[in-house]
Amino acid sequence: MTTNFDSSSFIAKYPDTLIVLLGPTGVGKTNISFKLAEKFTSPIISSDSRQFYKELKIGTAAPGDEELSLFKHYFVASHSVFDVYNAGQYEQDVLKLLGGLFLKHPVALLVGGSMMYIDAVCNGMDDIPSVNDEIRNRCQQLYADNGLDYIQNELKKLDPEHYSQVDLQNPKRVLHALEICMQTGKPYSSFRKGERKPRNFNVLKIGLNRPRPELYERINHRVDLMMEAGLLQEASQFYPYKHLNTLNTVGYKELFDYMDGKCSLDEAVQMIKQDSRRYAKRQMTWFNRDKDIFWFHPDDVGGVVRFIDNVLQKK
RNA sequence: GGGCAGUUACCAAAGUGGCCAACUGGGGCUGACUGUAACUCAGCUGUCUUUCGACUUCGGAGGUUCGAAUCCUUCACUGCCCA
Repeated sequence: MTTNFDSSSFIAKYPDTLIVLLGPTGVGKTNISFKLAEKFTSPIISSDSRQFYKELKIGTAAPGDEELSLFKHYFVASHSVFDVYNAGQYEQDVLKLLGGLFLKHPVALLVGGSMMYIDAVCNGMDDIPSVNDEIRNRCQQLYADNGLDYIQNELKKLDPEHYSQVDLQNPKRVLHALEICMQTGKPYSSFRKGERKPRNFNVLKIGLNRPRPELYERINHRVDLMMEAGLLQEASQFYPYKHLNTLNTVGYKELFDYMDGKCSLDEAVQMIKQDSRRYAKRQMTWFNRDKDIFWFHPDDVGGVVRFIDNVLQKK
């Protein structure tokens, strides 16, 4: 892990700054976020794609009522697992929110680990329509009935350009491209500009990470705590809705397997730990590509604060 | 003490004379990912090497053979059964 105190590569162009606090699950973002919120008297915007859901409290390690009352949070328990939501909508919602926040606060905090959602806010996403239920179901059905080969071929017909670029082995990606083609009547690739969208505020990314063994130990321990806090009960309430995408979530899907009799409770708990570790790894793979992140150890709160102070003073 | 079965890479487990550095699964590692993303997908996983390839492996030792994880002898350990 590199801890970089050199802020010279950060160039502030705007009066307002969005501090993005990111890192793998379980690394210790929440704690520091409170310190920063206090220090900069800034509200906290969550960029955790599962803490959005008010029903998923324990399994997503969402901030508790006490913390929520102490610090103004956005996008925590803001939606229901029955809602349909995605990164594109999130981008729009956050930008709108920031427009208002920056009128009162020069600094806002975005805290979380959902990679694509963070990128959506920082870099923007192309203007691609959300898929409606009818098209979604139709495509799902095509895939279920005819298999991967078939939807690959359909995509090839409707969007040869994207066909040559997508990971053809990845049904979700192929399916989504196909959905857009079918819904809009235009090739998916025609929407994909891949351009970074301009923002009228500075983005300062602070990454938190720990040595792998340390992180994994924390993740394992946290899962035990979640179980003690009643995760099984929380999950069991949503067992009838386990097919919902919002419930295809680490900490819940494994317990659904237990409820289905596919494994023992102990095995399910082990799986939650394993899946959490893997998620953390995937997060790091994504974050490692982003060279704009300044990395710190979560214990180094002082270092983070000094670094941010230093950067903000330069403005 | 006697009988039978077994010992394969991190784990499980195929392979029973050449196509075997060794199927497959798990785990692990690495990576991809612009909209269902805590999703989904891919590659690697004996050592050295960018590749070609080279080298060392299938409990230990010895042997048979042009050639052994595979056959023989023996030793060790494990499991089951009979005493």
